[in-house]
Amino acid sequence: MVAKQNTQQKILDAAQSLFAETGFNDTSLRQITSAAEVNLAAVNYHFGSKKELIQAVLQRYLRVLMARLDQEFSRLLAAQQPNNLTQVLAVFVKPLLELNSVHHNGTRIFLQLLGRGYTDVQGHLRWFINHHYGRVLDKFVLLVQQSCPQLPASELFWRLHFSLGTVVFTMASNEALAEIAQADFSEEVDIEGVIQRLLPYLAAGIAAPVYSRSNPQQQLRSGT
Amino acid sequence: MVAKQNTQQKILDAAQSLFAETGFNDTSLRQITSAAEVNLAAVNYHFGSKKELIQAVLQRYLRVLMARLDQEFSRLLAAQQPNNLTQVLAVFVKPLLELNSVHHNGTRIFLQLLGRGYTDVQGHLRWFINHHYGRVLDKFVLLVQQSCPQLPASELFWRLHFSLGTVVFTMASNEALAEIAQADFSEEVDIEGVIQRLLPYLAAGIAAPVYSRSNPQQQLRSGT
DNA sequence: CCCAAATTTAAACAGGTGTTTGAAATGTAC
DNA sequence: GTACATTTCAAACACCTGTTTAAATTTGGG
Repeated sequence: MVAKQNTQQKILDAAQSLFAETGFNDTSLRQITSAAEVNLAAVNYHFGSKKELIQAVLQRYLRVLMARLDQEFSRLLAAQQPNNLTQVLAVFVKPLLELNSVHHNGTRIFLQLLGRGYTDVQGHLRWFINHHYGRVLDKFVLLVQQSCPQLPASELFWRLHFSLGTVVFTMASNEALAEIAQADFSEEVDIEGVIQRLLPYLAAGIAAPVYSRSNPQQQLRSGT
Repeated sequence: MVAKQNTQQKILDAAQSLFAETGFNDTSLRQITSAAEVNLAAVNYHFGSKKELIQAVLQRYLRVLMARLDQEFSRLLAAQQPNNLTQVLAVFVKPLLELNSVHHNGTRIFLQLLGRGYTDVQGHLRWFINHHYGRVLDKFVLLVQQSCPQLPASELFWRLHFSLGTVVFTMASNEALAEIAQADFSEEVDIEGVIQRLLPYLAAGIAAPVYSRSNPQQQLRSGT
């Protein structure tokens, strides 16, 4: 009656790495099952379809990450005065790094998967996350709003998506970037290092002064 | 002797839109040729292979963009004193918008293609651009370096790639973001508007204060 | 031990992919 | 108008995709 955990686990483990490296659409079930050393039909038997396998791979991380983020967000929302932006962003670090307890290199793999999901199968992951975890993310938006009260809502919307893009792209091309950094600056880069480099960049970008045509001081077009 | 321009043009026009919307790998030659109303074999006859078609689609824009950027970069490099970062970044605006003369909606299409190229076929486009236009881009890096002399080279490397990620991801998900912005803020968004919103974000991110463990004022981890 | 449920397996399925082929059609120069 | 090169076309190629099937195997409870 009890399902044999081993095969499902082997599939999930093999799938997540291949998905992270090659993308969802460009990874075939045959690659996955042969890496996992299980029969081709096992994916459809245990998960139903490739689509459901992708969801299972993501859910394994999203479930624990979102629960932890929810805690942190609620904690910060309970504070008397608004938290500063850097504090709000830094709240992601621990929950993300704790994904390493879900699986070896879990943080890196999850972030790469996130990158793949937002770019590969346009819209699906965005919808999925918003549908399942929208309530959690709303808390985050509220926190950022409190820490940047001068920022119009529409400007905040765009800047948060810019930030999502920064993270997601960086993680999707993580390997390439790490290789170049190593070659050009003999700099060993782990996922934690990248996150620490990302935070100041994101915080400054989100809190940047708002462009205004009536303020020539921050005019953006090159002078005529 | 002279090749019939019309078929090649029809293929390029149909291909660029489909590539931008669906990605390179997820767009089939049959979709392209039937949208272009030409025979399936025409792609291989005129371009050799799908890979070469992708390159041709990109090159149509890259050639004119890079030539224009090269001009602008050289102009700024000739200045006596270092240009400020916002001026350096703003230099992209005009050349990008001029891509609309290559093709209707050329700017949007090119930027979406760029997004696809950097995420779909991992590494290929990055290599291609560096190989063909590395000299031009080096000028840009030099300009940024001059405008942010306090920034270590390795930090600059990461932040420029963060910025690339911001742009590329924003453009790849351009349609989705524009739809949401319209729905939530009844805000009509064109490509120029997005670019104008991007610049302050990028400028602030690139010039952000460098994180340092010995400077507790900008400590990033949430307190224990 | 035995039987039924759960799992694994090899094989085939229908459909899609990029590419190649050789004949038909078109265009071009003399 | 004939001869030649260029371009189009339908058909087939070999291969890969996710999924299904039905038989073989393994598993666990009575």
